[in-house]
Amino acid sequence: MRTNELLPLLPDLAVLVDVVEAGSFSAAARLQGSTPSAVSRQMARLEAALGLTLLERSTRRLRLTSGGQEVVRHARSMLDAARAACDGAARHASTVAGRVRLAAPKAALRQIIHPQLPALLQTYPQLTLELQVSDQPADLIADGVDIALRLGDPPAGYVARPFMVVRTKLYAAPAYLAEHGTPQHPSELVRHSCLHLAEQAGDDEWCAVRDNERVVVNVRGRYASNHSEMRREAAEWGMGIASLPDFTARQALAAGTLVAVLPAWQLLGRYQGTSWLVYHADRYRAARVRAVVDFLLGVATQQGYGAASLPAG
Amino acid sequence: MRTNELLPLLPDLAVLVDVVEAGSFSAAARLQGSTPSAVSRQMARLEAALGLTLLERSTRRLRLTSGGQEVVRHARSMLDAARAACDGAARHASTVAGRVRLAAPKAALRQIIHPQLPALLQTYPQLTLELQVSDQPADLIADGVDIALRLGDPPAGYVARPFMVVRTKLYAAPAYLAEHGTPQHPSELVRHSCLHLAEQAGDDEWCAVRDNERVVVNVRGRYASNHSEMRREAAEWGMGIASLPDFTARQALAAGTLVAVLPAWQLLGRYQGTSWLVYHADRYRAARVRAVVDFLLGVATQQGYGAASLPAG
DNA sequence: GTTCATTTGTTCTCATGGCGCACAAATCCT
DNA sequence: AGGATTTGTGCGCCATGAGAACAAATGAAC
Repeated sequence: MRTNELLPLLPDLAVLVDVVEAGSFSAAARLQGSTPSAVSRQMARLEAALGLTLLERSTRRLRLTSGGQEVVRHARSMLDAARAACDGAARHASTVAGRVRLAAPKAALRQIIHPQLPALLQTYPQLTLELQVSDQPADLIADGVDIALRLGDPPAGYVARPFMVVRTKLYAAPAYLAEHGTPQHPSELVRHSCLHLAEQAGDDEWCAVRDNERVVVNVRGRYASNHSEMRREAAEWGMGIASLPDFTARQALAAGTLVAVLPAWQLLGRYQGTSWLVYHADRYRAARVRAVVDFLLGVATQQGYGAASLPAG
Repeated sequence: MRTNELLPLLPDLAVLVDVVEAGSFSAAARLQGSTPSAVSRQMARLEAALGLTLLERSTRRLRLTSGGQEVVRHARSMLDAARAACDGAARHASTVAGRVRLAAPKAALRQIIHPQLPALLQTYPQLTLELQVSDQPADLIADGVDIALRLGDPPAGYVARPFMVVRTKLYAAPAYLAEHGTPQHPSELVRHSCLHLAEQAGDDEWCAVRDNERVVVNVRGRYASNHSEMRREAAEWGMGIASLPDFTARQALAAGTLVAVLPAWQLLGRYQGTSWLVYHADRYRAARVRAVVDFLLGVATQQGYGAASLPAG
């Protein structure tokens, strides 16, 4: 029998098992929350489809035929297998195991996520994490990405949890500032060596804002790079004042190799705003994806990136 | 998971197996005679219900998740068991085996059906036949009667196949007629010893008919019984002219112990008309019931009871 | 790199099959 | 004999799932 001929019989076979176990149509209907007439018709349809009387019945009496006994035996197996399928699905859905693919910009991966891997993998011994550097907006279907860290507006159709707020700020080595003085206002930056992005035209025009104040400064420097790690190292070497996403400067600030310059100000450009953890909602909520998302959100809160109180996207 | 939560998932689990075996939604849809969008939605519903992604897919790529592999394993077992149930049903429906319950009036059982049992049971070695003497109209549900032999109008809602035409005729022993003369007309019966029914008032009033002629005669006899076999034996003993259903006199006629009296006439009463084989149509057509019905109809034709050419009820 | 064939997935419309309700007929128990 | 409860049927309704149309995506071929 081809599957599509079989398909409509499957629920009725299951109802047959219920009927036999309950002892009557009425009792089976009560168990299922349906009605005796519905059960009666289900049995009649099944018998018609199989070309065999399964149950001999009158009011108050119900008895399986010999053919019915054989069919019920197989129908019980069918039901047991279906229950096993659902139980297996439930177990899989609730076990933190398997592979999670996380795509994030390199800087965030390196500075924030990468250092947390030992703790995450120790917490979930059956978890496999695949990190993908992705500075372009990744599509979650592509290469089976489960979670993406996305700066800026989250895409429609996904769940987006706020992870951190990113600001671009200025930093310099203490030695450089000792030699060249510490600027008190952005306008003074014109007299300093400024390490900027040089990624596209206009990157040497810094737009600094504080409260209601906004200053545009054309800066110069002997070094520029769109690689924030290289700019940070150059600043640590005393080559000038570097613009950096604030989270990338954290370790150097803690080590004392950089200090914040004009800390009340931030630069506006293409790298500010909220970073979101983005994942599918209507596909599934596998335990492993949820576990990784929750872990990372905990890290952000614990380390004070200050986005956890923002509403979800 | 309770059965009624499981019921709507069963066809979708079966479709999942088809999808995996076909390799894509589109191929599975073609196999099933449905559409890719229907299959897509079936898989989406199943994943939503199970809370687990079963298939990772994009256009042109389809891959089971690890949870999906486990679910599919069980779903295949489910499908195999369902197919076994249907195959078992098909085998039962086509094997002449098991019990058939036949209810019939005693005379017909004894004279016509009982003598055929050896041939029937030899033809179908796995068949069990239960004969029930039933002079009252049996209901087929009562005690699980499969086939009833019914004289007169068949009940509504059943299939009725004409089995034989029953007439009540007159018979006497040759020795009785030699001593008392052979009546040439029903009116002469008043001068003969007549063995009648004595089952209810009026049974001693015989109504004889021939073509358009109808004669009513009040008869007397030294013996009466509602047991046709006893009346037949009394007639064979020379005690008089007996009224008998014609099929009950066949053997005595063949043996020469009885001869027909006024053979062109028949008596009207409660025992004439067509006898029908009656059985359920809308319940099932199990092979064993069909086999018994066909066998008996064959017997009727072979032995010339003359009803096979009548239309079904 | 572009085009094409074919995939998956979504929206909209609608047909239909199955269900609930009401009730008849039957049956077993008291 | 009556009552409680069963199975089964007719009728009306409606929830739901499918088909059609189409968008977006993708891998192969050129």
